[in-house]
Amino acid sequence: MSHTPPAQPTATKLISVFLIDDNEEFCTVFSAALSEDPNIRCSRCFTRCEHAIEFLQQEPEKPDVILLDIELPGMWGLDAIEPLKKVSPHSHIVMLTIHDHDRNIIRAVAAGASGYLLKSSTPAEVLSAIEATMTGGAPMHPIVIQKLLRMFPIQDIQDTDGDITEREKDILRYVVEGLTIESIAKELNVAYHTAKTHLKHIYAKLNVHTRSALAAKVLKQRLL
Amino acid sequence: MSHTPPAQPTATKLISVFLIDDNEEFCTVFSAALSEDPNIRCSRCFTRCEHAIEFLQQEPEKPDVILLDIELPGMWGLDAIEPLKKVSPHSHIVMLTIHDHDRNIIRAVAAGASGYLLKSSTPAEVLSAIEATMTGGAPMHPIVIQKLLRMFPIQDIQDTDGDITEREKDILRYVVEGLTIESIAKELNVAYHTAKTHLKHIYAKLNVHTRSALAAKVLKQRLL
DNA sequence: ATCGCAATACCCCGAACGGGGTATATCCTA
DNA sequence: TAGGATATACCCCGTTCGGGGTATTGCGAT
Repeated sequence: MSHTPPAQPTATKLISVFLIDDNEEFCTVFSAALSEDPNIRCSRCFTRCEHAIEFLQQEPEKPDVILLDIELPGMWGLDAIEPLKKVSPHSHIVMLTIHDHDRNIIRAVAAGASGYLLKSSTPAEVLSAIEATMTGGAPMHPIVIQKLLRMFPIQDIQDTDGDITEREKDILRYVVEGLTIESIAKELNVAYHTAKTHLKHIYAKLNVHTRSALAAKVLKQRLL
Repeated sequence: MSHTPPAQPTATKLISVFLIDDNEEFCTVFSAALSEDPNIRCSRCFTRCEHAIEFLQQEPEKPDVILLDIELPGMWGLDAIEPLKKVSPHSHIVMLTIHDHDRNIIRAVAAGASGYLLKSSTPAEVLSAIEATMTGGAPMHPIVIQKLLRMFPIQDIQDTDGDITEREKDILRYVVEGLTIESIAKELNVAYHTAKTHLKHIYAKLNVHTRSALAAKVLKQRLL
């Protein structure tokens, strides 16, 4: 446990933050709150994604963190993630929104967002989340995490698994890609019958009898 | 954004916390740090899981949160999650450890841990995480979240998906169970050929050509 | 030195798959 | 009311699968 006093300026350079939110009052209040931290400078606010993207195309000084709302006039935040990543690949994009629906979370994470915070957070929480982002973390609101966990089937892990050999895992990797035994054998440079034998062993170990059940089991229990 | 002043005692009752960690110094220092928050009372510390479980069997006053280390003499924290849940079902169990290996994280979450914090967190971060737990959140260290996200296949969502009809989803549900067309047809009370036609349409829509690729795509993109 | 296991390779055969058709009834929308 | 999507059903045919064998080589533990 590192007992770093919260507000002590660490010896790193300023964290530069952009804020994209169409609520002007929120922008004002929140960028002020951000600036109270000596490590953070909220450089610019935008009310539309398009403006931010346009700006970043010509601006050489990219921000470290982009706080991005979802519901915006014009291009929505979710659709702005990829364009933003394109014009500023090294910026961490953190969603900051009231929308906590599963679909939005998935889409944001899939599109490359580093974090997903809710506007119900206190500014202090957002601050520490931003700092966490800079050290390789992924800031997520606890509620969001719980939703993510519910979305993924972590149940019945580690029941029948275990003794799948490395070679068998090689086979499995191609099976979940949908390859036939013949193709798998070619990929692994072994005879058709060899790959087939391996697969038979896998079937026995995992107690499945079809390709689809196998693929399902492998993915659900993360056997790779 | 709720501008709640951080240290203001909210109108809820005290959060009771148990701490299980074999490092006595850590226990002392950390329970002291916890007690600085007026909302939290670190009621007891244990150096072994067995002690805590034994104690809770007779103790009617269950804690709200149990902070649990992983590496412990005797029973390890991961194996203690389920017994603890048994003797105190309403306690939120939050791992607090230096072990950030994927396997541990998965096991903890699967066993029912509400959160997973790292000892590299500041006490303040742990405090706010505990409070988040009480309001339905799942506290996770940002690093842990990132690991979790990497573990789950969230990639290529939303490319070819979409227009799968309800009836086709019925078929899909059985396909990922590993049933043959014949069995699926029986389950749905339609002719063999009907189920087969549906499946052909699915193949075309999702652009796959094997059962295993289909199952993989369905699970990875959560088409059900 | 032997036992076991993993990896390799081959044989056989009935069952199921994949992909190409065609066809009907229904329902919703344009 | 005509067109489009959906659910239903059937035919054909070559390929692949699933499951049952057997067998050799090599490595690590006993």
